Amino acid sequence: MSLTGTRVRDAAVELFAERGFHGTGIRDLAERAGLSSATLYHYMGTKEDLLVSIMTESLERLLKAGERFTGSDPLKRITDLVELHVLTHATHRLETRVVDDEMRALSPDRRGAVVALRDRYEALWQDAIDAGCADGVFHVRAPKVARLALLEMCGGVARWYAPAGPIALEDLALRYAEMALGVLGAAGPPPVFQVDSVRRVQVIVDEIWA
Amino acid sequence: MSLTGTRVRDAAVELFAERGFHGTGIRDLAERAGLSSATLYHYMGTKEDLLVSIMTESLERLLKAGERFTGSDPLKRITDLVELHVLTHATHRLETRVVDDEMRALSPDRRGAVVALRDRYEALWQDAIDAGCADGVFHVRAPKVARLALLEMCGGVARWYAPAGPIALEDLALRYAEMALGVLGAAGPPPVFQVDSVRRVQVIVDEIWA
Amino acid sequence: MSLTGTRVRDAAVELFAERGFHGTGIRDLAERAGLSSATLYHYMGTKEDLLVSIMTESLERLLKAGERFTGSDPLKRITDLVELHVLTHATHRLETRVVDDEMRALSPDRRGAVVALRDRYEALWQDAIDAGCADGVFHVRAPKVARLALLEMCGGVARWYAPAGPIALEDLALRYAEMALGVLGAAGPPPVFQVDSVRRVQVIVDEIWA
Amino acid sequence: MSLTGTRVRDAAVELFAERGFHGTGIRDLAERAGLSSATLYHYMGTKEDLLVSIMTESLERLLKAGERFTGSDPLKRITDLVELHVLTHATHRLETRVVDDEMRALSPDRRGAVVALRDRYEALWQDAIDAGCADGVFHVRAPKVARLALLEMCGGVARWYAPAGPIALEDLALRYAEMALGVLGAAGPPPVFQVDSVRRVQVIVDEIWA
DNA sequence: AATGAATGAGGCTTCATTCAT
DNA sequence: TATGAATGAAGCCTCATTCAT
Repeated sequence: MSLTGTRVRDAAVELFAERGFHGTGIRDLAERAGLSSATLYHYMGTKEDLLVSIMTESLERLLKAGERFTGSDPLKRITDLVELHVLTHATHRLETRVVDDEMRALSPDRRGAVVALRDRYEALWQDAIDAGCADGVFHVRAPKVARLALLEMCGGVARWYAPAGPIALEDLALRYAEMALGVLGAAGPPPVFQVDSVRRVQVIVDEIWA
Repeated sequence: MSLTGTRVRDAAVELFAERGFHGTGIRDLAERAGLSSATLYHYMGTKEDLLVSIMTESLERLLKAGERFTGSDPLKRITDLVELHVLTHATHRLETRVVDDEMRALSPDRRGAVVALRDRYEALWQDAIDAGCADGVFHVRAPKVARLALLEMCGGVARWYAPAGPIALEDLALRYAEMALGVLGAAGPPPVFQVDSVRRVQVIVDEIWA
Repeated sequence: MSLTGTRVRDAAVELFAERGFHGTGIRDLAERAGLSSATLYHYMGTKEDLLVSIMTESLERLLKAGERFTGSDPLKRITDLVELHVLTHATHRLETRVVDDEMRALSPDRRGAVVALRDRYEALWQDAIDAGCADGVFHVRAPKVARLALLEMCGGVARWYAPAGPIALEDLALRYAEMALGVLGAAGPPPVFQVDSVRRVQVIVDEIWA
Repeated sequence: MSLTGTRVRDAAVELFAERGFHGTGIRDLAERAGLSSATLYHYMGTKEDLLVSIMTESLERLLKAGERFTGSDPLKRITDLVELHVLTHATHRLETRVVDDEMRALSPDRRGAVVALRDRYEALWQDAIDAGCADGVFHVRAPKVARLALLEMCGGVARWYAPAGPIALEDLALRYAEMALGVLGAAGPPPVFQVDSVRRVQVIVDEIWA
């Protein structure tokens, strides 16, 4: 994408996250991007196109990363997914918030495709949870509820985490992994080499979000 | 409140929850309430006044209910708070979503009072968590993170729970209480008489939301 | 007029003078009169009716007073008219301002009657000026201009005179009488018994505005 | 200013003068300017901004012209000021009426700056009058009243003068100069070369209003 | 006598978008 | 690539007025 195109996209991510899609005007976008509102239209379709592309890109990356974890055992898988979710929501706070909060702003005919992506991503979680339950590793009575609870819990990071704050990114991911296993009633001792796990996930994130 | 006034408020709750504050127009409100847009203004101040009153009322109720639990031991207290939060977010899904999602739509000079209410409510949670950690009942390394995670997790219920769906309200509350204790690393056997706990909380909710 | 009716009229006079007819809302009137806006309509027709009645009453009084002076010699007549105009504009500042400033707010079909009244009043001035010129008492090259100039000059009093201020009412009237004679190029010494003149005019004003 | 910008300004001057600020709607302005009401906003800020700019420009010109006269003797100075005021009010009737009549329509926070300009202009008059009194050239007992009376008298021209009417512009200015000296009780014979005076003032007006 | 409720029309202003340059 | 100009639709809100009670 062109340098200016990136400026437009960044402006949109910032403002959609801060004020919401409907709370952001074209003029706001133009000002933030340092352009006139007419010029904006050289770099985007409609305002909604911009929203869709932000969401799509973000979800595709998340999905791409999440798919790297299929194959491993459920506990490892869910741990990786939690770490992935937390790391991305902590380091790409704005765009993840747009994805999580602005779905309702999509018009009916654009919503389908985006929701489908999100559903595929969430299916990765559900599969891991269900597999863990089947294996007797997790103990939850309502696995779907657990998925929803975990996603809300982990996604919330984007609403408050401050990179410059007192909590290091790796610690954050570890805390959430611990809490997630608590939610799932995971028996037994926590898996070893945890920091390594976070770092491996971070490498994937860095690659896909490059 | 007058019958029509209630219709206006209800319309606002529905639409602000569905489409967001900025996504809801005055004409939408009027249509949903079955009034002309001019008549709307006999029953409200500005659109923002309406939002503020919805939020304030909702938060004051939550706070009032939450304060009933101070005094009991931390584990009981956090269980009650989780059940309160889940029950209210499940049965008053619309207004709780407005509270949780539309804070950013408030203008700077209205935000303070609402945030203060929310902070007082969240302090009830933090106090319970901190007390549980001090007592050795909970095992979390980042108590503030735990509070944020729990609130997001429990509040998420308002986004998906269907009263007519397969999960009974009491079960829902119990599942979340279990998960919350998992998040907090609560040692030992789960407390007995759980259904009774949910029912006692429900009584309080019924009273305050009457 | 009923006591409440008077309150409505007074409110209108005040607000029309302060903010103009178009700058004054029905709600403003109601609030100033201490009534609901619906109740207002028990004491008036439309907002324009109110304006018309204020103007008509004021002009009729002015005309009635002015007509008392016909018959005397031009210099005395114009002096009396100036004193009348100044005294009324100083003591009934608000309603005279409404008359002088809000004529344009009248709809075409109401304007005629009011303008006719004003024209009859101004004719008294023109007659006096013309007679004085014919008598050689006044020396002006454009008598109509002189009339317009004098009326603007004297009417201006309503825009700034403060009854509680440093200038006594009688002095004010005398100063304007002097200035007016200056405008008209009145030769010879000023008429004697000037304070008496003002007082006689004041008596008439008191009677008609009772 | 752009051609269209000028059209907007001209439309505003016309309508504010005819109907008053509050009597003029945005749609009226747009129609008169031959634009849509949305396009109007490319050429102005708010409706009040438009009013302020009209007033400010007009007053700044008046002030600039008036300051050219400082230095000369009081009788000459006041004559020049009267001629300036009359000429401008006769040839720029609309904008001067806006300045004289719409001050009250300004919101409190915009009024200050405009009133300050007007006060500086009126101070030029007061200074000339006071100096003439000190020199014994004028004979007025209330110099401030004289200033107010003169300004009202001369400004009134904008309310009735018709350029195509029977009175030539120069004559008008001369008549008002004569009347003004009458108001001020100026002793002695009138200054000679009067027409030249008007013409010199007209040159200044032409330059500044170019 | 008094008013709460109601409204169509209109208040000023901004919306997202297009297009000629 | 960039933007001033343009606009129909809509934004929130107030207008003057009526009417049932």
